[in-house]
Amino acid sequence: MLEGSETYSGPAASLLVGLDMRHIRLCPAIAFNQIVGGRYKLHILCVLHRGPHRFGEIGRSLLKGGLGKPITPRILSRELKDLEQRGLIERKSYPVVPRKVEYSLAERGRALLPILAEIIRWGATGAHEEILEVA
Amino acid sequence: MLEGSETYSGPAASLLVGLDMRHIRLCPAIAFNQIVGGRYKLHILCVLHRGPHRFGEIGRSLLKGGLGKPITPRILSRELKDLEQRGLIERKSYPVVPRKVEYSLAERGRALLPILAEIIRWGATGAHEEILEVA
DNA sequence: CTGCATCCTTTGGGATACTG
DNA sequence: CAGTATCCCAAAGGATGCAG
Repeated sequence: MLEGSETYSGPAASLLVGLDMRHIRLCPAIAFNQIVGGRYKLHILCVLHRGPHRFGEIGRSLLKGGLGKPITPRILSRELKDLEQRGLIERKSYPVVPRKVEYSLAERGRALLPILAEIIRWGATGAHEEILEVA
Repeated sequence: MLEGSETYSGPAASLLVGLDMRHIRLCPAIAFNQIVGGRYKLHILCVLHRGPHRFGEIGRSLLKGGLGKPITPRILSRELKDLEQRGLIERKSYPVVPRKVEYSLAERGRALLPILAEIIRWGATGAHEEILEVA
């Protein structure tokens, strides 16, 4: 947040010339991290972009392309709840037994897909794996 | 990482059809978070994309569009070192007094600019500020 | 000016067990 | 199946002070 009520003309402003960002006060890059930061959220959106998934399915899907360890139910539950509260995904519960709950991308979540696509394109060269090797 | 030596055909695969990702083992979205995750790294790249900046300048620039609090030297130093080790930025030290050190985007860092641009475009609608209000 | 050292607080994430 | 409850650990980040 800025002191006073200036609008955002900061670091990101010149990246896309001709874009009207006079009403923006917060750097989108920071917001992006706050919204989909952490180990799983972005990956979850990745999974859901292919269609609705159930709780357990998401958990198993996170294993593929992930870092080896399965997400625990507690964390997955927390992440999903957070994404839902922010309106990025939708939760639909079916009154059957055994229980069935489906998660899917909401409009706000779909708005992130172009970013995701750009990340994937970046990863297609293998750049991300080289960079991580440094650690 | 996957068990065995399968290649990555996971969640992200369908986002960009026609892209050869058979050699990729790790979901780029996860790597992206590991590389530029945290409160500052993405914002730092934002700043540097406009040209070389000095240590102190970066610190001050992070204030604009940031979340109010200034970054402490210790953290800034750590972030810069990490970005440099991974080859995303370059450090150039001038032997003058008082000291002068300039940081700039390296090739690997510039490869991230399309992603950044997409994030900014997403932010231009104000979506990120609405979503963050939920908190 | 550009950092490093020390110490401390907060947050994120994992283990395990249990419930409707 | 879809979560919750408890407890715990590790990592991220902040405050303050000092140094080349």
